[in-house]
Amino acid sequence: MNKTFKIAVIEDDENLRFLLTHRLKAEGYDVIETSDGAAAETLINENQPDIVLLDWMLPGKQGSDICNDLRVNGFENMIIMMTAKAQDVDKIEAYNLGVSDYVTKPFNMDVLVAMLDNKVKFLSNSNTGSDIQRFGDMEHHPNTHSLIKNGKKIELTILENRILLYFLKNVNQVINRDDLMMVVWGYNSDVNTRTLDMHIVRLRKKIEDNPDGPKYLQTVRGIGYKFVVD
Amino acid sequence: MNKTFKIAVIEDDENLRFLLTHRLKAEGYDVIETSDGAAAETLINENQPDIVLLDWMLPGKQGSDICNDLRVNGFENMIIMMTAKAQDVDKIEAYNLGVSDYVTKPFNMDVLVAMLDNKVKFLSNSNTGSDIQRFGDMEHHPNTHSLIKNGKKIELTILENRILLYFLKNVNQVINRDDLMMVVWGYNSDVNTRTLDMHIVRLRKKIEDNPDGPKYLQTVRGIGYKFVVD
DNA sequence: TATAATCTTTAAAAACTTATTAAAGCCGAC
DNA sequence: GTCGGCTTTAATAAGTTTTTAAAGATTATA
Repeated sequence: MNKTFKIAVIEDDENLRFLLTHRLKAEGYDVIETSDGAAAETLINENQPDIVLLDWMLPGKQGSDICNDLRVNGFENMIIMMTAKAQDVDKIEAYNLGVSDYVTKPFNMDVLVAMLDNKVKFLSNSNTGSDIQRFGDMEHHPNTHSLIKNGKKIELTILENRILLYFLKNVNQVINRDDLMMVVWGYNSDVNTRTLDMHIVRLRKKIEDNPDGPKYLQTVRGIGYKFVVD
Repeated sequence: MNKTFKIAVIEDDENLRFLLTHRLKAEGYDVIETSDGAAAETLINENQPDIVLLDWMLPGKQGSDICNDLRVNGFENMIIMMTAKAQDVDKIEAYNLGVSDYVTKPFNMDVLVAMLDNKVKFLSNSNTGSDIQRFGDMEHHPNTHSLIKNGKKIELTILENRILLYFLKNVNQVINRDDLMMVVWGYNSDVNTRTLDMHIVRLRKKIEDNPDGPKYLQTVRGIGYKFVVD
């Protein structure tokens, strides 16, 4: 999998925001959201999303103001305006404010997704964004399926990589066996529960100094596992 | 002084092409144009415009074909599709073909100009000079389809050249098999996946000292390949 | 402490992915 | 048309990963 892109959804219509958020998450985007125009700027400045989906008519603060403020504050990523009023003069104003694109409501969700996927493709060349995760004395490089331990590179298989990624996303939390299997094999798989153990064993051999007394990948009997860091 | 941007207008409607050309010239763009779908590709490849305004329904060659061909041949600048039929499914297809944006006819010229001015603003930073790429002890000259290794010239076939170019653009990143095939053969090609292996093998024979233990062109099992430099 | 439930480990089979070879197809230059 | 180089495919080999089964270990608790 490629880098995960972050999208901010700024939309006050609960229904639409829900739809957008869920669909985009399902498409593999990292989504942050707010209905509040005033809160939007903080959210965006703090999270630096790759794309902002911005409703143009918000209660409180106007989309145009938000857009302008963001640009003034040096925000350079993509801002896509969502608007119902598609008068030409508005579009020109929006472009002048630094909007990268607009979509007119109501829009087809499939088209929006195709558009975002497309924009992101052009983005991904210029991105250096590493999502290297560090834990203990190790570095996990999910893109290359590898682990650096004491300066030594250890290759991970696809499943090991996927499992470790999930653990690292949910560090210090007890992870339910079923949830984990769900993440690794998806909805209706009929893989044996023992198979998971197998992968855990192999992962432990790769990451633990003493696989018999795991320091990181601990089992929580009756529930699942817990990835302990610090 | 700012750079002058070059726009190619590919449109068979004499009237509209005239309007576009004159207005864009008046706005300070460098405009090249043709009404002929078949001639469009040559025009674009030779002039490398920053933006292509492409009518989607041309006599002779379809806009979709032109777009696909351009992308496959490594054209990376902006392609804006102009279309009267704005069915959702078409938009999705267009995005998949690598269109950067679309405008629906009839469009307001002021809006188009505002849009182009805006796009150009985001463009102005990036531009490369020579396209000779060096890696390891080699030089890749994509224009002449050749490789200099230890002072010796090695000829590359068109596909080898295209593949290597893509690898060198995405050095040290894991490249998905499908993405690579997409780049090499375009959107809906039905080339066998083994065919790619074949080309990889031959490319390795040309660039690697020891093709069996590749130093540069490494495979990432389950995903694709990675071109490793340094 | 015995028993049941759960987890770990091992080894081997099954499934899958990539590499290689050889042959056929395609296309342009002559 | 024929030749030669490039591309594609098919078949097969080689190498890895994933899964399963079965046995062993551990833990909880009756």
